[in-house]
Amino acid sequence: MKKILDLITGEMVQAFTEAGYDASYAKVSLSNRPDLCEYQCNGAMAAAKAYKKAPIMIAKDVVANLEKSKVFSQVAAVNPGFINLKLEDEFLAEYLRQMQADENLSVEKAEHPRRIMIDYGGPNVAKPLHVGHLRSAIIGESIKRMGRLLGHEVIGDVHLGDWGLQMGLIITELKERKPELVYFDDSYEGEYPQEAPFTISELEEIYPTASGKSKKDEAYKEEAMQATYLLQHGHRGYQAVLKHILEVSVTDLKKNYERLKVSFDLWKGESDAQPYIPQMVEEMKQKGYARLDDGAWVVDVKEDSDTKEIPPCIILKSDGASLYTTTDLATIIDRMQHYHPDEIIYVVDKRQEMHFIQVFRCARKTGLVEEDTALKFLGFGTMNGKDGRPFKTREGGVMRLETLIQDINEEMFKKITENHEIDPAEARETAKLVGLAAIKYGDLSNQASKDYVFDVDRFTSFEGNTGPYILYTIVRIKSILNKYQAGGGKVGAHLIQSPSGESEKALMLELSRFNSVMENAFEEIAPHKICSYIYDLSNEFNHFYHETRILTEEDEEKKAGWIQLLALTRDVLETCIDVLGFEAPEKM
RNA sequence: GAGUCUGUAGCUCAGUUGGAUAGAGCAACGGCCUUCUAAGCCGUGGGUCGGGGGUUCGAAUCCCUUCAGGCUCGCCA
Repeated sequence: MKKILDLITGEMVQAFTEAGYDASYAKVSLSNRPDLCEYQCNGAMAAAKAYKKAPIMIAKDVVANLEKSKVFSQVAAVNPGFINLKLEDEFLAEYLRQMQADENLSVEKAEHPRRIMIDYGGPNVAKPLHVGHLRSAIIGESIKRMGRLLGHEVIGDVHLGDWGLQMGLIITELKERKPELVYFDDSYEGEYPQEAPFTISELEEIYPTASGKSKKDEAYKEEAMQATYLLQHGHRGYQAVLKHILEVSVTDLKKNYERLKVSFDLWKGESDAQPYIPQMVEEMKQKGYARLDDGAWVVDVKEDSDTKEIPPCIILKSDGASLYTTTDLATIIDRMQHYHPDEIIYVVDKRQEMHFIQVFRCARKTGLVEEDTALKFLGFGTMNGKDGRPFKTREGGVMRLETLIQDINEEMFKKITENHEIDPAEARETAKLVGLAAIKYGDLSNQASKDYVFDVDRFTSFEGNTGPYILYTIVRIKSILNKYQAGGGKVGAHLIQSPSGESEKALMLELSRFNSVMENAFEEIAPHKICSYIYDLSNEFNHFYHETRILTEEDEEKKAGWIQLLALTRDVLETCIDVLGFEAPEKM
C-alpha cells in the first residue's frame, strides 16, 4: 500500500506543476505545528529563489490549485510561505479501511527482497551470558524482525566466540582435574564418549579458574597455549573436548536467549571459519595484497580521503598465528560461499568500529565481497548504571543476564500483585511478559549508537515512555474488544468511519503513518523510531479513550466503527512490539 | 598527542535530515473515578539547545573555533 505521505505529496506535485513550478518543491512533511495543521509543505520558500518571487505568492498559486482536492479539507498559505494542510476526514478513513483490509497492515513487502545476514550475539562459549551481551541480542533481533516484516530474507548468525586461548585454558584445567579421561590418553584410538565430562555449571567455573591460574602461573599458561596449538592442529582428543564444550554451552545459551525471545538461524562460530584461513592468507600473499611488516603479514587499507591513520590490517601475527581479524575475514568467505548475502550487518559494541573498518576495507580490496554486497557496522553504546558507569552488580562484578532477568521479573511480580488481586501463577506469567517488555523497550527506545542508563526503576514503571505503559494500552484495548464480543458484537464485521472528533482524528492520523515509520526505521536501522511511534500512538489512543465512551455509545454504527478503529490500533501496536521482540498479555 | 563520538529542562531521553512558539517522561504542584483497567487523562511551573563566531529569508540541525566528557589508536577479542 502506498504511504499516505506519498499520496499527499502526489496531490501537491500536481498543484505545483499546474502552477508552473517544479515538482521537486512539492515535498510534504508531517506538521510540526499540530495546532495549525496536520501536514505542511515548505516548498514555496525553497522555490522563492529559483523563481525570484515572494514565497507567499508561490504558496498562494499552489493553494489555488488545491481548492477542489478530495484529499484536503483545509489548505492555507501562511506567511512567510508555509502551506498548511488538513486532511479530508473521509480520505483518511478510507485509507485506514484499506489498511485494515491489507494483510500486512499497509506495510509493503520489498520490491527487491534482499538476503541480509545479521551478525549479533557474539557470546563466548563456556562463559555465561552477561549484561554486555544484552544490547547486541535485543537490537539484532529487532532488526531481523523488521527486515522480515518488510519482506527481506534475513539470516541471524550468533557468531560464537569459540576459538583461541580460552579453549586451551579449559582443556588444560580439565586435564589437571581429570587426567584419567580418555581425551588425554594419546594412545587411545576408539570412539570418544557421547556424554560430556562436565556440566554447564562446572564449565562456567572451570574457565575463570583456569584464566586466573594462567595469569599467575607461567608454566600453566604455557601449557594452555600448547593445548590451544594442538587443538587447532587436529588433536583428536582435544577436538572431542571442544565438541563437548560447544554442545553443553550452546544448549545453555539457547535456553538463555529463549528467555529473551531471541533466536538465531545459524549457530556458527569462529571455529567454523578456520578452514578457510590458510588458502585465504596464501592468496592474499600471492596476489600481492599482503606484505610483511615487522614480521607480521598485513594488508594496507588506508585511503586518500582518510582524515586519520587507518593502520594496516594484520592478517597473520609475527608468530604465524591468526587473530580475530583473520577469523572475521574468513567468516566473510564462509558466508559468501554458503549464503551469498546482499548485505551483512554487524551488531557489535561501537568500540570495535576501527576493527571492522579494517576488515570491511580489506575484504573489499581483496575481493572477498563484491561491489554489490553491503557491509554495515551498527555499533551500539555501553549500557551504564545509574551512576553513569558501566552496569555492574552491587558488588562491582559482571552481572549475569539470568540474574538481571530474574530481578526484573521479581520486581514486576511485586508491582502486579500489589496493584491487583490476581492468581499468583498468572501473575508470574504476566510478570515475565511485562518484564521482558521493560528490558527491551528500555534498551530499544534509546538510539543504538549512544550509551544509555539502564535504570530498573524507570524501565519497570508503568508510567511514561516505557514498555509496561505500551502493554497497558494494548491490554486496555483488548479488554474493550473482549467485552464488545461478549455482548454479541463482532469485530471485523464493520468499517472504520470518518472521525467525529479531534482526538479520534489524531489517533487515525497516527495510525496512517505506520508503514512509513516501519520502512524508515529499517532503512536507518533504528528500532528506537518504532518505540517513539508506538509511544505516540499509545498516547493518542489513551487520549481518545478518555474522551469517548465506546461500549455505551447508542449509535450502533458509530460504535462498530470505533471497535474497528480499536482493532486496527491493537493490530498496529502488536505488530510493532512483535518487531521489537516482546508481546502483550491478555490482562495485567 | 591524533582521530572519533557525545553535550538539549533538576534527572532520563526525543527532535520527522534547514522551517513557524525546541518536545516527551520522571521528579514538583493542581485538577478528573457511582460509567469500557486511575498502571489512565487534563493542566501549571521549569531551557543562554556546552560557549563563541559564521553560512541564509530561517540553525538544536550545516561550516569554523573553543570548552568538557567518553571511546579508539598493529600483532587480545
